[in-house]
Amino acid sequence: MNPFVTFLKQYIDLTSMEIESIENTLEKKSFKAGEIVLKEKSICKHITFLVYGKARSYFINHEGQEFTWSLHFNDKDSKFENYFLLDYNSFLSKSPTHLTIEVIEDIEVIMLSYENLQNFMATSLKIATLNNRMSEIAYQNVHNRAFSLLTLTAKERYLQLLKEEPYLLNKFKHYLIASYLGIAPQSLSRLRNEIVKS
Amino acid sequence: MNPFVTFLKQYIDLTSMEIESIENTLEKKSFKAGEIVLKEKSICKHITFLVYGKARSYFINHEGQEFTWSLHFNDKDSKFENYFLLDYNSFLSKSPTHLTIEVIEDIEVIMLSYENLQNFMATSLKIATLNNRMSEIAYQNVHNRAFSLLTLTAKERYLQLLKEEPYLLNKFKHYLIASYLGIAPQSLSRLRNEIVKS
DNA sequence: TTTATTTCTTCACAAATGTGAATGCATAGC
DNA sequence: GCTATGCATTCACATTTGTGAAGAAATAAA
Repeated sequence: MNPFVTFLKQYIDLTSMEIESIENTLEKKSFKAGEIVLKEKSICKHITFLVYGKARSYFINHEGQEFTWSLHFNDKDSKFENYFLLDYNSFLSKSPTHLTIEVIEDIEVIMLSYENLQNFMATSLKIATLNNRMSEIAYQNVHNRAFSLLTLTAKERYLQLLKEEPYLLNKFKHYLIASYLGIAPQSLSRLRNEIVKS
Repeated sequence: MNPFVTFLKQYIDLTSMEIESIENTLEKKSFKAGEIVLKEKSICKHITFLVYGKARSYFINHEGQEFTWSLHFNDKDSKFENYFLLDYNSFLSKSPTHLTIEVIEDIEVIMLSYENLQNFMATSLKIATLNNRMSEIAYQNVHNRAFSLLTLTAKERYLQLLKEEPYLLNKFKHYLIASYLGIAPQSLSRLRNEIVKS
């Protein structure tokens, strides 16, 4: 079965009719390491479910500094946000995205277009409800992100990551983790050193 | 007419039947300066529309430091988020809030309960659509907040505020603005001084 | 108006984080 | 096994931001 459908079935029951009609609209794609899945200034028109591999989204400011917005992978440790490669902002309001989504390790993805999602939501209350739930989770994630950045120091944010998603440290280069935390790689090194000693 | 209904009519057409049924479920309330509208650890069960006055929501960390999450008022400068006193996170998932909403200047509000909102959405597609649009805007706000905190320095965040919502400086005490920006009041003073000189 | 209270600014100094350069380490390719 | 490359760490120093205290300015109370 399609891995995205398998994922959906964890949350809602689907009839074989529904499964078939969903599977027919899903598009499977592959990208190589280094390729761009979503480009800055374009409009995010799909929900992109990650089947395997690694990716990240990032923003580049006017000085050329990169800031990692999210990290993506699919395994036992994945949280909801790790599975989906998209910019909700752009997806919902059809506005140009500020993010770029880049492949870190070859990926396979399954894409569902905005239009098809709308169709499914119109015909199936279960799917509409699931979509609402997913939007809520997306909101919670970004809320928590803003909250951490507002109220925690760099050290506290690192400790939080260590507590809540320590596996990220094995999966992604430290300079990506640093940029995800909003600090320089050297600062992350320093924090790690301080914490080991204490 | 009820000010909240007036507000809604800017976005959607409502029949007089609909208006009547909405007005019957809305609850008008007043709070004095210093009173608490939503308390930390409680569940946010209403959308609270601000008619007049000023309020803010804030978070207190384990060290007793306060962080202003949002500022609320209602006048010609108000943005969408300024009108609504609620924690979307808590409201949507019925989880205890981390925020406290406090009255700064006597307010009058109009409250719509979660249950009544669900009823209206079930019976009116227009209202369901408007609610979706409002959720999108809420998402965009918090996304922008996280983005600013991740990618901008304190000075840049202040300049952004100066550009995008300068009227806040006249409406709220500077120590609240500082805590909204995530900096100490003395740092805000310093930044203001630097900027005047440049 | 005068006084009391709160807020804003300024200052000196401390702490946290950024930056550029140097070094060491691991990995991939040869 | 050797070498080239990229990444992580460390260091010294720069910059930004926080902190506590003091005084100035604004606001509220008398």
